[in-house]
Amino acid sequence: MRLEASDDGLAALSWTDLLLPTSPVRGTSAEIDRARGFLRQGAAWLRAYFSGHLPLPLMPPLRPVGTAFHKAVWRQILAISPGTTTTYGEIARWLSMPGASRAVGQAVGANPLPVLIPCHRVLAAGGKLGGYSSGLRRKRWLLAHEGLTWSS
DNA sequence: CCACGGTGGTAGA
DNA sequence: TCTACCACCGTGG
Repeated sequence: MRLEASDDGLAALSWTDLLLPTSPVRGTSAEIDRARGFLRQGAAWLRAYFSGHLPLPLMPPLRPVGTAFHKAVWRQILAISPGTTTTYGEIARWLSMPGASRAVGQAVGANPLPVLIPCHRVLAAGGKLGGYSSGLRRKRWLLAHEGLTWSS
């Protein structure tokens, strides 16, 4: 996987088989140092997550870029209590926008920080799997890694 | 405007 | 269970 950061925090995580073009490193050396620190923390967090060791290290600040609606949805995803799942419709209701489950799906799909913003814990109604932008096999893997189940 | 989704709910086989 | 159909709503063109 590849992590991207600014001096504000982590901005994006991509899978190596879905690589996007790399953007050049720029900024003052102090800014670059800060960003590097976040990358180190992010990498440490991911190592712990994937090896299943608890407790996880503190997560560096996350600064995904998106619209206000996107950020509201991502915030709700971060609020999912560990070991549980939720649904697109439920997030829509949390936002007091009960008919917006489909728009929520779009926002979830636009999550630039998969795994760290655990959008794999968002299932379709009835506990069914739903979709996953970076491949359903990954969603299934991540859910199983966390001991979570879904219905078929 | 318009078309598109990681939806959800209903109806019928 | 599965398919068909439609309301829903933020985004990007």
